[in-house]
Amino acid sequence: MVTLSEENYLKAIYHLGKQGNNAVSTNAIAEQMETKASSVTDMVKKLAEKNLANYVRYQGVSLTKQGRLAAATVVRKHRLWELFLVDKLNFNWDEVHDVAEQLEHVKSEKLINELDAFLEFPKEDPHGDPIPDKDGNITKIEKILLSQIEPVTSCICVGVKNSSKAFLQYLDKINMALGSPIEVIDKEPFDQSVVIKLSDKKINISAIAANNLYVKKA
Amino acid sequence: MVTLSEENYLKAIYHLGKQGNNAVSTNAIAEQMETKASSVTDMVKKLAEKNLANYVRYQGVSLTKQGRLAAATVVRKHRLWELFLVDKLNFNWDEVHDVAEQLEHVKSEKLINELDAFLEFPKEDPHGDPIPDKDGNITKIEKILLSQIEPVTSCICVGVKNSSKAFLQYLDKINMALGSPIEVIDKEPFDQSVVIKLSDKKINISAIAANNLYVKKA
DNA sequence: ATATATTTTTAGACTTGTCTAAAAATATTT
DNA sequence: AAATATTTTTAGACAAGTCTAAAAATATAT
Ligand SMILES: [Mn+2]
Ligand SMILES: [Mn+2]
Ligand SMILES: [Mn+2]
Ligand SMILES: [Mn+2]
Repeated sequence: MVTLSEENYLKAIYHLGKQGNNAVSTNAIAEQMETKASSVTDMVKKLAEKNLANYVRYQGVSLTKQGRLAAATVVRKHRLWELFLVDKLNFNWDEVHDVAEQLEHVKSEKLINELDAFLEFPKEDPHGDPIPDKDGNITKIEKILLSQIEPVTSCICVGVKNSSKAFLQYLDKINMALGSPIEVIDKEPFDQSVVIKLSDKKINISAIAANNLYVKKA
Repeated sequence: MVTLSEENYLKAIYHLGKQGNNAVSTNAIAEQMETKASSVTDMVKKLAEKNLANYVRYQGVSLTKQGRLAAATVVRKHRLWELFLVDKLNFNWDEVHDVAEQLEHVKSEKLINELDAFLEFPKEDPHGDPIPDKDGNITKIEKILLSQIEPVTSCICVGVKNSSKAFLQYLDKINMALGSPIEVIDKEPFDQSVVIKLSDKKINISAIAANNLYVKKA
């Protein structure tokens, strides 16, 4: 039995070290979870005790095979619920995260598998992030940051790196959504901003925004 | 903010005293929740402190207006989720309770209202129990225990009083479901068992089963 | 009306998860 | 290679929710 709090720590370690394989620092976890380093130390000991994490004092944490599957399962649930909320319950992509943060902890194998089927076994969540399968495996989607694209290139919006409310709402405002066709027209040497054509309108995307938007070449 | 544990207590009080209007005893709550009386006393003080319950030492608990709405909202969520699981995710009516017990605590007004709309504003859950509306009001459905029906009468199965797994699985076994047409043929004076015709087969229903099945006259 | 039984509350302890403040280990500078 | 800065851990405290055992209040029986 893995508690709600343990699940949140597993998820943080999973996200910080590539799928939990890399060791991550106590402070990094504390920052990600908005908690204190001392709390992290305590919890990490419990995770190690339960064979979910590898932990050596002063040397960071990584996930065991078991811990990695547990973490991936939480991520799977989070992303399936996010997609459910957008596709079936009329949520906007900037409204789903907090609710999914709760739903991801509901325990029922049947629930998650039936939800998966109900959504027709999706591969990505509403932010373009991959949904792990039952065994925790993800199929990496090929995606490049908009900032890396050289003009002139046609591409398609496939995801966001930063999925904060503010950024998602900005994208809504400029009419950018997953699947939107984008033409990269020009790049301003002065501030690295990018001029794109989106639904026939030319708009300017700041370097910071271009650094948080994933595209694939058309 | 109402905690998960508080919500469970509110629900118990709501169910035990008709919608929480009647005072219920510490022991009754403890039994319903499979906990100890001393734990109930502690929690009931907290509910009173938060103006969710009326509590006088040694004299039981009832809900305040605020507590009643909070409890009804949890019941609303529980029953909407149960219906979702049956209607959309292929759960059987005997499999939904434990999952709904978790889902009922997810906090999001939008979630529950959208779920309500997605299910087309249902009035009843998969066990024939009424679903409270946003304001906590329920529309009582007219229903009589099968044991109260005099032969010969045609009626329809509309709900269960006892929704334990065992009873629900028994009903599955005899092919009884919500909406099933039933003809009450005879009542055995010796053991109060009831002979009914269900999908053209005559079967015998024990007094104890007949006392847990709701019907309405056709 | 008193004795007995039952119910309810209190007192004190324990677990989980968190925090602050101080100590210990590791990293970085000079 | 010290000295200094940073990171991490430990020690001790606290809140929420639960439990056991004992005390207090209420209900029931004689
Ligand atoms: Mn999310
Ligand atoms: Mn239920
Ligand atoms: Mn519950
Ligand atoms: Mn039900």
